Amino acid sequence: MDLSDLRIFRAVVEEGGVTKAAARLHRVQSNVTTRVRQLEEDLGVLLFLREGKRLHLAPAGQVLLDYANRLLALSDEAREAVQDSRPRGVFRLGSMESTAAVRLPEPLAEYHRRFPDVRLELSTGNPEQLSARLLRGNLDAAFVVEPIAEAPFEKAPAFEEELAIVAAAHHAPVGPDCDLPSAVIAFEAGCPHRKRLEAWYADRDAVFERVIEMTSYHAMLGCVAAGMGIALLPRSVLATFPETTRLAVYDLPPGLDRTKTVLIWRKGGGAPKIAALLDILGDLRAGDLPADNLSAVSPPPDGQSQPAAPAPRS
Amino acid sequence: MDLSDLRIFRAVVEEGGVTKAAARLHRVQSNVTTRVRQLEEDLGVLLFLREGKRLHLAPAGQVLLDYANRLLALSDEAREAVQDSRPRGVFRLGSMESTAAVRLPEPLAEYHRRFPDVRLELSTGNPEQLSARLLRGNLDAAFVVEPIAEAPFEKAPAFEEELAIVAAAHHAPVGPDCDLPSAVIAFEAGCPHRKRLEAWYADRDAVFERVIEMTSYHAMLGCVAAGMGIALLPRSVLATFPETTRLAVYDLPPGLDRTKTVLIWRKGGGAPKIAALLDILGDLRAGDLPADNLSAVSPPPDGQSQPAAPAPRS
DNA sequence: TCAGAACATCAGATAAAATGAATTAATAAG
DNA sequence: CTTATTAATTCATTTTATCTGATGTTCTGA
Repeated sequence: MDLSDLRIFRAVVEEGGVTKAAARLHRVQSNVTTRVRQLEEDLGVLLFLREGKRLHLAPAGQVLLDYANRLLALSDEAREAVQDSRPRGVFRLGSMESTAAVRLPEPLAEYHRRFPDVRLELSTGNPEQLSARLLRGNLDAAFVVEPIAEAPFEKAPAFEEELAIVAAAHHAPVGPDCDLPSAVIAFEAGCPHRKRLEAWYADRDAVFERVIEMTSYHAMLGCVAAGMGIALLPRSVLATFPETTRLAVYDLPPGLDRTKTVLIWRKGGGAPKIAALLDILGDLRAGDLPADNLSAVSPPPDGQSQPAAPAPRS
Repeated sequence: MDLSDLRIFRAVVEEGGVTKAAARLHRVQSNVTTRVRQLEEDLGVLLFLREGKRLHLAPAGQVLLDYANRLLALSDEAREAVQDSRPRGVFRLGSMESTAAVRLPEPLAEYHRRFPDVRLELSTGNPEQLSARLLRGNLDAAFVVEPIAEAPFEKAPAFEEELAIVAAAHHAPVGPDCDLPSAVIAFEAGCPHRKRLEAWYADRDAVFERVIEMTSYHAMLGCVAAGMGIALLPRSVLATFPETTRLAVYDLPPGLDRTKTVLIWRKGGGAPKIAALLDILGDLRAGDLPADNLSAVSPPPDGQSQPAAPAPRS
């Protein structure tokens, strides 16, 4: 039994005869006759009662007609669905912790507003973990910082972050002329911000003596404020920290002070859901979304407004 | 797009590769590759992302997989459904008025108890009308009295009726030695009981002077009791009439006094629903149904118990 | 770097489906 | 009662689609 068999069968029923059905299907009568007979053989039941030249739908045919209509409708729906460019299903998105915390609430809320049927699943990890999961097919797309392994990914720019060093307000200054503090607070080893920090230390021929690893930026900032060490993080994260007066913020040298976050996905895997996300990111950058859609915790328009402590040029 | 395409596609997804899928489908690997590619061409979307030798399900493939599972499940269900021998759908039954009134309540109630999913539709008419509707396909089966046009019908015996003449209790006797009353009360012209009455009159070289046509046996009996004329009907109908003391019942001559009601249906149209009805009729005859299934209005076990007025042998 | 595994491609074989002509059967018309 | 017409079936033939087996290419792991 095949969809083409069902199409033929249905045409015969609807047209009330082999000849008219054949005309409708642009086939020859003998073909229609044969296909119907084959379908009957295949199913082992009589679909039509023949008396001379007239065909009547047999009981089994009645049953089959019902299924044929359902199957053909469903197959049409399937055809449309796969070609459809509207997002559907599950959207498994990966992101670094910092991006998830300050950049994503807004676009994800908008995404959900536009496509309530899509189930969003956000998980965090460092870029290596994320791209591995992307390759394994456990993720549809991920936000990572450049540079990325060229690998089989397509990418689109998403956010730019200005990085800064934070220390406690009462901490000794951190700058080009100062010794670098030996205690740093950072994410786990794969974190690109931590790598950046390591690179900076390496430039200055310094090394960490003590690394305190955290899994949340807010906990990290709490520890920094408490004077446990310095940390490197995006200014956008700082903007969401309530007690900025307790912090001193220092610039990084040009070249090290900016990162680009991009959205990456498998080459060819440009699903509509990804296109939709890129659309939303573009719209948000252009600022043309109604205010009532914006997340309450979103940072001010320019992500680096920073009313905090001294920021000596380095 | 075809069910076989979907089967192949699904196997590739489930087995995680073309080669294993080919083994499972007992096909050769190149064939699977080709069919998948053709399916992709047909739908105009990429179902898999190829990177070298490994296949990953593309977004559109995810969507299609869902539909493929549904379609294949539905087609299996269809296959079983048409071969299934349990009744389903609508059962359009035809019957003469008298049969419908006194014989059918019981078996139809039982039918509904056994197959609650089947929608029973009962309509009445005379045998000519019923067999015409059977031929047109507007009816699945019908109860008619013999003899029937041999036509393209199959038949099975259903009920035997003993016919009687009824007159008002105070009416002049109706018998072989008496003149036949000129006023009769009958159904419309095609009714077999009316024909039987006409035959009897013809035997006796008598004719009706006046025919009062009714469409309900109870109304008919009411008119008979009121002395408007005589009528011919099955004793089983009499059994359901409350005021039998107001009626006189007379036998018909042997040969004219019995009819056989048969169930007929289109040759080859032996649907499971008809077989089920025949089963029930057999069970009821055998008396092996629990009492609580019996209709409240059903006649006593022997359909001709008749405690009424004089019944002179004719 | 090399073997092995996996998918892609292609020419030829095989099977399925479509065609057109001839046949049969039933209805409609003369 | 015969004849024309319509409709379904049957069958030989052609056409199309599918399947196969061999070969090529690319990636993975030793």
